[in-house]
Amino acid sequence: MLARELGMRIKGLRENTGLSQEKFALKINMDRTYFATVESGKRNISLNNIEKIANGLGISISKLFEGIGDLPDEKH
Amino acid sequence: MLARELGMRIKGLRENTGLSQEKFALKINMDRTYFATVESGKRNISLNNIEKIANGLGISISKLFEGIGDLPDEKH
DNA sequence: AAATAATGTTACTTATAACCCGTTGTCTTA
DNA sequence: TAAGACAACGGGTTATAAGTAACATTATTT
Repeated sequence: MLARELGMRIKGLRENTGLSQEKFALKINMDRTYFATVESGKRNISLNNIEKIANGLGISISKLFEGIGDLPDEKH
Repeated sequence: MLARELGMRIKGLRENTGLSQEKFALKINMDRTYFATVESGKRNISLNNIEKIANGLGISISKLFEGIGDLPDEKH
């Protein structure tokens, strides 16, 4: 499932920042428990919140999705 | 606004396929009028529908967002 | 210019994303 | 073993995305 892949990717990137779920969620002005469910892949998240997270991670949406749900032979 | 940029991008890519909004929407099993509002940037679309559209266009989500809402010096 | 195809827009319902509270379990460390 | 930081979960409310119908407008084609 796509949401799960995205969640794992977000989690990895967020962990790289050294911030806890709570600190990160706070930073991007998002509820802690909501963000946790995004990381665990339980959410069909919408564009605005995808943007907030990408911004918080300091990367573009395109980069956030790199390697996620793409075809086997996709170019980058 | 991000939704607007995405809409324009989708519109451009969809036009490249040679399909009308209606044909394309039908192909990806989405209501024509809903898809029209996405193209016009009026929707805060969620992940599942972003995926449907990217699939219909035959590209990854990452590619779909390439050049959208990213920082001036973003790498690709 | 009439007919047909394609797009645009508004307004509405219903499904569900978003948000919020508290609780539980784990791990660390004092 | 107590305390603190962190992560997962449950359940409930509110905001809004998703989906649909009706009609308007703008090309295209004949």
